[in-house]
Amino acid sequence: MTAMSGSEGRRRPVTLKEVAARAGVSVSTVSLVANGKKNARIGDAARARVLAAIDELGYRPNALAKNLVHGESRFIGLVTDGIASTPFAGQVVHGAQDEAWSRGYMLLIANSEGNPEAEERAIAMLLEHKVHGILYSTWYHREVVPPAGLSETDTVLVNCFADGGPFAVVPDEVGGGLAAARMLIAAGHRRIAFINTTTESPAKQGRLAGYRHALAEAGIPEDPALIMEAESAQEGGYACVERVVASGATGVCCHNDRVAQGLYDGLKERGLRIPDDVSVVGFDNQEIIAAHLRPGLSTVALPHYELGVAGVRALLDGVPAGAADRLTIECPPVERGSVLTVTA
Amino acid sequence: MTAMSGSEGRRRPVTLKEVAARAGVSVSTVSLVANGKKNARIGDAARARVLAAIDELGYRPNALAKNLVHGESRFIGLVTDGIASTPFAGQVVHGAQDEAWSRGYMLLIANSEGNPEAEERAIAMLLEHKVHGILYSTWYHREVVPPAGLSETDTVLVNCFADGGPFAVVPDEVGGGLAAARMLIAAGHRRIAFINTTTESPAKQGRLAGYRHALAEAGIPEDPALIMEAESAQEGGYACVERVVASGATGVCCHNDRVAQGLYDGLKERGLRIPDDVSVVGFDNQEIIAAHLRPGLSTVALPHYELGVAGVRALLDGVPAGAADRLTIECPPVERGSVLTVTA
DNA sequence: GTGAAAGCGCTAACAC
DNA sequence: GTGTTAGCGCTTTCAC
Repeated sequence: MTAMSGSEGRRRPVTLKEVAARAGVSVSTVSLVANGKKNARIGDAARARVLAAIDELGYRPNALAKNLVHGESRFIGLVTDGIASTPFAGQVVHGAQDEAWSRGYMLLIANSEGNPEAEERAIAMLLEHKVHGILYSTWYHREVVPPAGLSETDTVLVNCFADGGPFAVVPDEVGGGLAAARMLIAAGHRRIAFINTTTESPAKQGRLAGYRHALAEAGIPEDPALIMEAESAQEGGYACVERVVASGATGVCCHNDRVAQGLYDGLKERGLRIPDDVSVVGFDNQEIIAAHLRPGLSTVALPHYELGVAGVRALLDGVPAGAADRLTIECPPVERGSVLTVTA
Repeated sequence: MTAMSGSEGRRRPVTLKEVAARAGVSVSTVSLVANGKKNARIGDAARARVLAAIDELGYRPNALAKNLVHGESRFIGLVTDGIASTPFAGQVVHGAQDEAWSRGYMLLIANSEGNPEAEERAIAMLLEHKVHGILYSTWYHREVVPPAGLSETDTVLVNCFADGGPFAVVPDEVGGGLAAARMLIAAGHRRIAFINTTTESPAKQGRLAGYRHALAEAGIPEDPALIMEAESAQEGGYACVERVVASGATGVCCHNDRVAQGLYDGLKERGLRIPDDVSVVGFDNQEIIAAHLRPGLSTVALPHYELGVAGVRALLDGVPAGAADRLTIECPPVERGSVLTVTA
């Protein structure tokens, strides 16, 4: 009737008291040595007996009881709106988990899958577990209105932000757009198309702003014919081929890797080669796409792992009073083979 | 210095005792009404005052304290070897999280990223938090040797298994291979190639066995020329085009969606159309690939979400004595547009 | 050096 | 109906 088949049957966990009895000392002595308290003066004999008893009994301190005494737990709550929807959320979890872990904290994860009611319940549950703080994260970068419950504990927004709300950690969309365009410009391209998404978002605005900035700094005049919009999926990129070709662009910045993939397909169907005929740059660095297209897609990485890490840091270290209300994390360029260097 | 900028400053949480004082009753009375105990006979007046006090003070029960009293927590530990590596792990987390949640349990996640040492530490930490049990999951289906610590609590293996080890929940690879081949057979194909992976694994063995079974039940003789092996990535599929074409196959079962994607690319480069010239079936149902190839890729889904759910169920409900040591979860076929119905 | 005892927030007898 | 009290496993003064 128990799930584990092999091995010794599990019994009630060994307690401090039992260890004390076994070692013939008091509980406080055991507590002292178990926690390796520096300035605890314990006799060598006693210490040895305690250590032996701990070992023999297989004692595991009860973290719950410890937490109770200290009035606070070593938990960090992570509420996400869609760990399912995307490989991205996993990376945030991963980063947060690594950083929390390295500081002796455990991640308590709660997934609301976007349901506000589930979200409130999740937060309540986290609060009841006396989490040290909560990371509220979204799977794509956007503005949110943070659930009320969050005000009861320290909160950091991850991959989202709220005006006048908690401190936020977000990707640097502008810098990313800049980096993307620069890859093309650095390779000698001057006619660079930009396929943006149709849905309003910090990504849409920011990446375009970055692109414009890159053109400006290179002294390339902007041409409206080069800026287009399409559904931010493979289909969207595919649907843009005609306009891209017509625009005479030699390089294209895509809103994301999926759009780039669609563009690849469309370009290839027209007999155009990448990067020989058209250079393409993506955004997101979605491994499964970018690394495996032929040629590999040069793109800009969304720093999800780093967002998770930075979120935990902000939570644990606090943010200096007077600091900005937002920390932007760099989106680094990733070069693969989809950009051809052209020599004028 | 605190992360949350707006709102009322956070203070020491309100306790039962404070509520009791406020309501002018004893702690037990508060406990009774707070927990909505059915057969607790509480005066209407008292109940009302308590409820009011709880509300006014914003009381949140301390789950840690409750757990301490009950001697057990409502935590389930999930240790995974690679939440980062793949979108898949996220789905297992999601499924486990949903099921745990619906039963009032919280998921404590620990990611070892394959590092055995980190794994042991993670398990120790989970154990110290007195988790109700542990789900030990891997990102691809394989045999494992479960870390020693697991024997101290109930354990369920998810997406992996160990001979004589804990109960395991795994995908039905054979059934999946069967389903994949059947899609082609049902569409009238008789010459069906199978691009397997080169790496030994339950997936390699099982899917091939399923394919063979499907051929057998359809009375189609097996042709060794139709069975090939390739790296289980886009590159592998791409590299197989020649052999596939040479084999005269009208349909191809790929070891996974990535291989199928590579095959798509290679086929298209040779001017062959899918599904008109060649029908293709994948495996995994990796949304980001399968749903967005042109045409959409018919494939077989790896039931990661369900594995997570089933893992939690097995943990919480226990497995009936005498049951098999393993539960296989169905891999359902997902039809898109990559299979052409041929009429003989 | 080591032990006794109080108390963390809560539940569950058991009184009254 | 409601209050008192004894723990749950642990840390931490404070005696000795």
